[in-house]
Amino acid sequence: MEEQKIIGKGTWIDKLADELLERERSLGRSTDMIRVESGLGASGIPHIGSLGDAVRAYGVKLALENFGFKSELVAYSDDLDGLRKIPEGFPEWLKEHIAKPVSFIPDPFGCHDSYGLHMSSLLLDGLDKLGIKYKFQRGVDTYRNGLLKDQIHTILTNSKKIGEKIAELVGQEKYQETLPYFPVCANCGKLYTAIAYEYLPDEKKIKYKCSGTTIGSKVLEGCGHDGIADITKDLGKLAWKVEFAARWQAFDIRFEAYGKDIMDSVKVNDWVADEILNFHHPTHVKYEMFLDKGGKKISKSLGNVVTSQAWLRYGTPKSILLLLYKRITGTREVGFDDIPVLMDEYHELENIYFGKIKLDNENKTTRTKGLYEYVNLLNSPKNSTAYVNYRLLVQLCTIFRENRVPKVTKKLIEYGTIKEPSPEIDELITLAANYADDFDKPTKVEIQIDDMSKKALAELTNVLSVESKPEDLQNAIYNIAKSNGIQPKDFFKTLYQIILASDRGPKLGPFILDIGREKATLAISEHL
RNA sequence: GGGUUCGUAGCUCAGCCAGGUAGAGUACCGGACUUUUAAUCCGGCUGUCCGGGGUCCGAAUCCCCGCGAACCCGCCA
Repeated sequence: MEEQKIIGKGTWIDKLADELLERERSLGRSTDMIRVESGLGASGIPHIGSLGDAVRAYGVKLALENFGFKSELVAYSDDLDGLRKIPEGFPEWLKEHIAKPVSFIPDPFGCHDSYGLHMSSLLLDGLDKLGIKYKFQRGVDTYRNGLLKDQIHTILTNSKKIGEKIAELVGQEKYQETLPYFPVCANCGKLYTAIAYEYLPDEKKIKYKCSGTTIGSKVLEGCGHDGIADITKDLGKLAWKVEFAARWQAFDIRFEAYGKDIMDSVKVNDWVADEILNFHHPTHVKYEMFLDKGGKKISKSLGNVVTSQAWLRYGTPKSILLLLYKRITGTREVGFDDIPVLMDEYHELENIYFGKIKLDNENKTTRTKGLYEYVNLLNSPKNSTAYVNYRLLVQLCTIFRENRVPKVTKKLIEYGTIKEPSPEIDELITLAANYADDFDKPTKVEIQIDDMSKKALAELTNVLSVESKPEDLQNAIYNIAKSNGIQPKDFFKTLYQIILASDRGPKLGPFILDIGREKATLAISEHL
């Protein structure tokens, strides 16, 4: 086999960008500006997987720029989407807003203009923190300003053909009867309940009746209103099966990634773009959904989601970027417990990038360095930064609960892990401390202390009132146990339970001196 | 019914998407710390890479066929 030619930085992102360019060239399209798109849901709390769509699209943009082309990421918020389900943990009063566009529902958290804006802001905030640059486009503005009016017109005049094709491609038959456009009912403000039944092409108006619909097993009552909507001005929304295509053409989108859950919609939209709108559909890449650790799909409408905001409490932005750029294939079960590994892995990449670690395989070295560069958004630091193994930090943070940063730093210097304090290390300690507090909670044990042990503990507090060497203290604990007729094993266990709320722990002598004799004495006296 | 992913050490998994000596953690065994539990450190063990075929000088990795598991779609967006 001949040598493989390395494309760009050698990652899947480069390969994808290369294929995209190849396709654009063969289609004979202008490559002056290659726009990539990412859709953002606005109906629920955005989980970390929602970021993936935009982050990966941004990666392709970077690769294209690296190849010498102009590129731009459009982040499209689907905030005209109707609320279908109240996310778990959200207030009940949202019930009356079901089926209304999320942009016209008050923000349950009270900090944004609407429900929809709150959700998309969370996502954009995540992107900002990762350093992803994008052009924000709201669905509401898109329709209100008539940006899709030509596409809507073309789609509606071809609705019969489209309806048949949808049935053929994905087996969904409703669009043979219904027009693929949902007006917002002028009377009750609901989407989906107003059924469009006739399009008047000359006036660009659509006739509808708010007769209600069913979503899943839920029946949504319409208000019965008979209305006419102007597709160039009044609010309404194309069905998902055709909306992407309209957007692609209107915004000249050349690339869009998608999750496998919307595979069918993309199939239909590709056809609509190619055959109805006469616009070659964008290059795609399909990715697997992120699953939570139980293996079920992370639902945007469920509470307790792995959000980027929560992730950043424990991990750096780069750990998220690494998660998303590492690979695109494969089902990923993702959870907060992936953070320590990703943190360490990023540091390993850094060492390879700066030549501190050598790999035997040249291709692999190139690809690994490339991955490092993408995680740094093709703007890699000039020097490597100080780092300490994340697990070690977590462990130290469970031991020191107060004054953590200086105490942990001191220990690290004692261990010879670092030479001096630094802002990077401080930051790492803070992250690991959050992790330790939230996930490494010692399990609460019921402490049973008999009278014999109490006497021994009292003796120990006396010993603790004067200074001693670590090994002397260790011996003292041992001797106190023996002289009171207690198995040293049991006595140590009791002490761990009192001090650490755990059955086991580090060597007690040095440990007690680390946390301070006073503190240990205090903890013991509480049980006397 | 359609589609996708996964199957690697006892266990949890990485490596696969651009083929080049089969890896980590944990568990286990031995040693050190002459004082327990534990931690830590050092050393060691562990494999039908699900099965079968193909391509290749070379396959855990790419292709095809099976088997098993999971997920998505078959409402809507």
